[in-house]
Formats: sequence, C-alpha cells, structure tokens
Amino acid sequence: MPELPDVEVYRRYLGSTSLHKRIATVQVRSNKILGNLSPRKLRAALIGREFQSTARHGKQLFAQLDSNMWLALHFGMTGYLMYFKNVDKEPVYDRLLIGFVNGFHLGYYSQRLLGKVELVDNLGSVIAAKHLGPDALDPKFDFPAFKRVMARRKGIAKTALMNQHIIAGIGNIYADEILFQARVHPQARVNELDETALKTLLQKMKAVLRTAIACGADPARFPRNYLIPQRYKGGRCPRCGADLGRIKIGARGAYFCLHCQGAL
DNA sequence: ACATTGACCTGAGAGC
DNA sequence: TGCTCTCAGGTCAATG
Repeated sequence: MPELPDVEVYRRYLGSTSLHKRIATVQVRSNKILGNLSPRKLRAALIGREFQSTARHGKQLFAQLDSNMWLALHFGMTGYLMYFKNVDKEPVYDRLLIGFVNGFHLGYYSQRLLGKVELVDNLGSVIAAKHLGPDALDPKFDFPAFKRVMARRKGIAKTALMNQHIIAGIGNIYADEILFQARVHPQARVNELDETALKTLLQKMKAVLRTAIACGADPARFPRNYLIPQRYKGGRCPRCGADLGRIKIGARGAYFCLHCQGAL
C-alpha cells in the first residue's frame, strides 16, 4: 500500500511510537533491503541513539537520529511498520527489527524485498540522488509549477502522474483515483489536456491525497464516491453504477469508468 | 530529454 | 490435491 498517503500514515505512526527512546538492539533479517549498507554499519549508527523527528518526501520516509544522521525507509510494493513488544508474535516478513530500551520493537516489513533501508546525512542529497520531483502535497507545488512540469509532455497522463521524477508520491492505485475524480480517461495524453483539465487534475490530486490521509489511508473509510474500494474485477463505478473498465498501462492495471471518464 | 519495456522479488489466487 | 500461470499498490536500467 505504500503510496504517499500510506507512507504519511506510517510517518505519523513512527512519530507517535518510536521517538525519544534509546535504541538497544538492531537485527537485520535480510541483507537485501540494505543495498550497499552493511548490517554492521547500520547497527553502529543506530545502537545507543534515539530517533528525534520524522520527515517524508513522496513515498520516502525518514527518521532523524540524535546524531543528525537519517534512517531512510522505502517500502517498495509491499511494506509497513509495526511497533510491538512481544517478539514471539512478530509477523513473518520483518526484515529489520529495532529494539528500544523499553522492551518494545519497531519492525520494518517488506514481503517482496523490494523495499530499501538506507542511512543518509541529509534529505536533500537523497532527493537529488533519486531525482525525485516535488512532493505531491508540497504547497509550493501549485498550478504554475504543475503546468511547468507537464508542459511539452506527450506521454500518457496516468504514467506522468506516477513518474516520481515529475511528482513524488503517487502510485498505481491513487493515480486511478485521481483520474477518476478528475474525470480524465487513464489513456489520455498529457498534451491533450487543456488548461481547465490540468487545473482539475491538480486540484483532485491534492484533494484525493489529503482525503486518503485523513482516512488513515484505509479504503474502508474513504468517501462513498471513491473508486479505490471498487477497484477489483467486477467492481462498479461509485458514481453511475456501470461496470468498471480494466486495461493495462505500462504493465500495470488501470481501473476506470467507461462512462464517467469520457472517451479518449 | 522523453517514452516504453522488462527485470527485480515473493506469494496469493485462478485455472487446469 | 498439486501443478503452472498470472498478477500485485514500486523502481531502475536498458532501449528506441
């Protein structure tokens, strides 16, 4: 689930559970998530320290240590955090387990091992190294900025929304929701969207992400006119009741309403 | 520079 | 039941 709203929920979770507690143990259960970082280096950087603040950029989560280093967490396609005490009840796919002096643990889960944990000394360098665009909810990312990055693009609108170099934070399912709310066909090309359509797209993008965060990124709590809870084979348009269409865009499934999201 | 495709991983569910 | 195939909410490298 880890798109911008999910990661924001994880950020708040980490902030409310794991700050200002001294780290006693660090167990790396899979080296794969560490990339170039060695378990030894990670342990050395974490043990004896405490997290003192959190940050997020797009789908990337950061936790700042009192050494001023940052632990950078990315969740890939499947991943989440869990703060818990009883290690016997630890879920199966934890790849990193951080133990605090109070006996609780913060577990980082990544079933498919597509997540990454890194250690960095400043956020700007990570964002630059990954060529991440502005965070989708950054207030400075307004219509003129949106128009600037969309100008001259000819690709598919959905792909552009999901391109982290252009805008950071939107993945496959929220892209579907944004396009649905903006009533834009998922295969529409960026250069086919006029000023009004672009404005609507940006406005719906912000609204959908904010709403999802307010709902704890839990589709069961989403507004009744949201597509995501209907996003499965046989799902129906929450607006007109028609069967949802399902097509492939860039090897990813796209759900949309053939009726409400216009002709191509 | 931009657009498109496939590989990277594991596991769940469909179909036979 | 058990096997194989397809698919899953992300990202990166390679190609045109």
